[in-house]
Amino acid sequence: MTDEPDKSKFDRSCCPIACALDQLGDKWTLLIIRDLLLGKKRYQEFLASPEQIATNILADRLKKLEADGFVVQQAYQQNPVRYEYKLTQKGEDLAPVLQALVTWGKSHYPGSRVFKAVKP
Amino acid sequence: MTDEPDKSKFDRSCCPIACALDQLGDKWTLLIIRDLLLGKKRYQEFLASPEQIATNILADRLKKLEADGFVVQQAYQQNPVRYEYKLTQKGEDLAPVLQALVTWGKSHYPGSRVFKAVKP
DNA sequence: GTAAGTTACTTGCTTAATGCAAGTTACTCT
DNA sequence: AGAGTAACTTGCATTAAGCAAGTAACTTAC
Repeated sequence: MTDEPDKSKFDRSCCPIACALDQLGDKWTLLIIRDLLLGKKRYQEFLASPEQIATNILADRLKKLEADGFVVQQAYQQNPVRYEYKLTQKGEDLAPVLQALVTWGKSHYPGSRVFKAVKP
Repeated sequence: MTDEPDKSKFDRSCCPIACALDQLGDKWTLLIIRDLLLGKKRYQEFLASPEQIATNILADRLKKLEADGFVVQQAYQQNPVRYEYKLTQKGEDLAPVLQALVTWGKSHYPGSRVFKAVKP
């Protein structure tokens, strides 16, 4: 019952790459962050992305992204409460990582191309 | 029986991030590439990394990395044949992605730090 | 020259994550 | 009133990850 922070320091090692992959290392999380960086905010917008994420996985990832401090929820209506998701600074700071991935991906997967940002 | 390339175009979408994550989107693959960029070449060197990858997963990932063109094997002895692994250009081109992840990780996981490159 | 060690794996089994389809709640719009 | 929409949840099958142990073919130490 001490007041130690619940995070158990480093999951696998103190390497910043390992720390990052503990939270981002799967097939979906970075795609959701991509969508958020492109301006998407709502559940249906994420579902509409061409990669066809399953609804249970999307719900699970949004929960984890919030728990890990990448996004915050903001209610945009009551009864029932509905939330929009927006990136925190931690999440937005991933933009250079995604940008590097795009640069790499475009040169190694000819024909691939990025999507347009959604209108606000 | 046409001579179409065996790769089925794009796994999930034509987004370069999605293409990248189809091959790199897990907890281990980028850590092995990190090790290779740091100069590691052999099975035991990868196993010695502090994240403690399981032997079956390491063997599986090395196979996939070769199949996907990130690394090539080079025999360094016969009887039995033993291989070293080295990055292809495709693999080395991931350095900026890893660098961006390191920059992000160091600022968001205080106390994390990169390992030294191994001596050749 | 035998026994212990090293290297690069493979195999078997358990647990966790992913994927698919359908169901639910609380509205709004026609 | 009935259909539609948004944001999920639940159940179940498939796939991947994790753990421990085993194997083949040497090499080195005694």
